[in-house]
Amino acid sequence: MPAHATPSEVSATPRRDDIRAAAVRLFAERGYYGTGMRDIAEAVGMRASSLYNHVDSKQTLLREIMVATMATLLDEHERVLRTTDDCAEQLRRSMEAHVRYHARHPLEVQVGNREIASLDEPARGEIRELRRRYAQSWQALIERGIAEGRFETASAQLSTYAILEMGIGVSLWYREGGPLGESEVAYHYGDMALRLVQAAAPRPRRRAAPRSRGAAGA
Amino acid sequence: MPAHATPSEVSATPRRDDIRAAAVRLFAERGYYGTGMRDIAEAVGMRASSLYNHVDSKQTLLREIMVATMATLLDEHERVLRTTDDCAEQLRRSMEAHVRYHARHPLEVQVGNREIASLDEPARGEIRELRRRYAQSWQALIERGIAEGRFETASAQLSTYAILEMGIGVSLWYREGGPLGESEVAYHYGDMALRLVQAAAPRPRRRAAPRSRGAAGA
DNA sequence: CATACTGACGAATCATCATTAGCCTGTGCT
DNA sequence: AGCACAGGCTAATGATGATTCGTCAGTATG
Repeated sequence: MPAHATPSEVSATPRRDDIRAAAVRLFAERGYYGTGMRDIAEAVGMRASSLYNHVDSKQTLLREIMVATMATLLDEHERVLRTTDDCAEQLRRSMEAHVRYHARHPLEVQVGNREIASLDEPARGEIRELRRRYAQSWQALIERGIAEGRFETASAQLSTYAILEMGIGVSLWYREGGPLGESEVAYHYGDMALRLVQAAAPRPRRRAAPRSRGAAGA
Repeated sequence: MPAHATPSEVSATPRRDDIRAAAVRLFAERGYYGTGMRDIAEAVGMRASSLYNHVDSKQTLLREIMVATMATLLDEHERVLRTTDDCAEQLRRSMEAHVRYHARHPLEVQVGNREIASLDEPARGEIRELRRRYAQSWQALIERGIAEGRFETASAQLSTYAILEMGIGVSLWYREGGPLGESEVAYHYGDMALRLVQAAAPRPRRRAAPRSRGAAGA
């Protein structure tokens, strides 16, 4: 560790992690501006001024939370795409991963979705870019499915957004210990994503069958 | 008009409308806290102190914007439910109305979805209650469809949220003059909503047919 | 004309809040 | 022991922002 490292260059410490976690919780609950450094400090059992021994600034805290969220989602998505070549299965697994992340990290994603305007530039632009890349990655997948004749949708973009937004909502309502477990929710959302693009599912006995399955009620 | 009416009790005036519109735009773009009264004032061509001749406070502005949005959505939903008795058609039309509102009033709904934490109590609780009622109204519709054997879904609540959130996203990406017009978008979302609940569509020739259509790829 | 009201302005107020600076204590190292 | 450092505290700083207050000008009314 360099002698003059600033807090933001220091690896995680228990204190920093506590501060980060408290910030996530309070930002999600009260909003960025509705949360003062005094509130965060109190949550970790110290005074506001002492936070600056561990973090650069309130803005840095917010930025790091949001960048970490997007980075994880992007990584997860890339990782999932590599687990199979089948576009429908890729979509299903992508949806499941997306939903699982939202179920496990509801507060982070709520902050990430709601507090973009609270970020100063250039961080705001950076986050927007990361989000654009994430959506574009999904859209490319759906376009591949369309090109392969596996998905049927009027617009890859419309489907992309519908699917992503549908999954984002999980962070708002899912509760561990509720009627549906995380895996069930992920499963249903995977199913629903395929329905939204009217995916022809890969089935062993359907290797040479016509691909079109039609819409519900079609 | 009573001699001692406060601004919030006065009916709309051009000035008040201008202020409201400017607030919607700026709140959506910069966030509630990222928007100062000076910014709103400048947008309508006056000084911040003069705004108080027309509005009670910044909080009142925010509250009114958010209440009006929810009230309209609730009214629209109720109105649509009365246009038909068929649950699938009700769902389709509800979705179309929901999406149309989001397409036409993107900024209002963005503010409504993002700035809940910026509201002081008791307004915050009131808005949450309105949102809960809206979701509950949709869930009741889906439960009716399930009870009638017309919809098939593991959870009415899960489907409700998936559908609502999917539609909310329209406010983020839809642009008038884009590749898809508002009616097309509404149509596709109506379709997708039915697919999400695996609705047995009413078709003249399917009166006696088995209702199950199965999931995509089923 | 005189009066009352509306609404625009500038200046000021007051509260809040992120952050800095200086001090102190405990710990580890030589 | 002495020294350096980390990290906790109090007090203070400086900026920001919502709102109030007083003034003035324009307009309408009797």
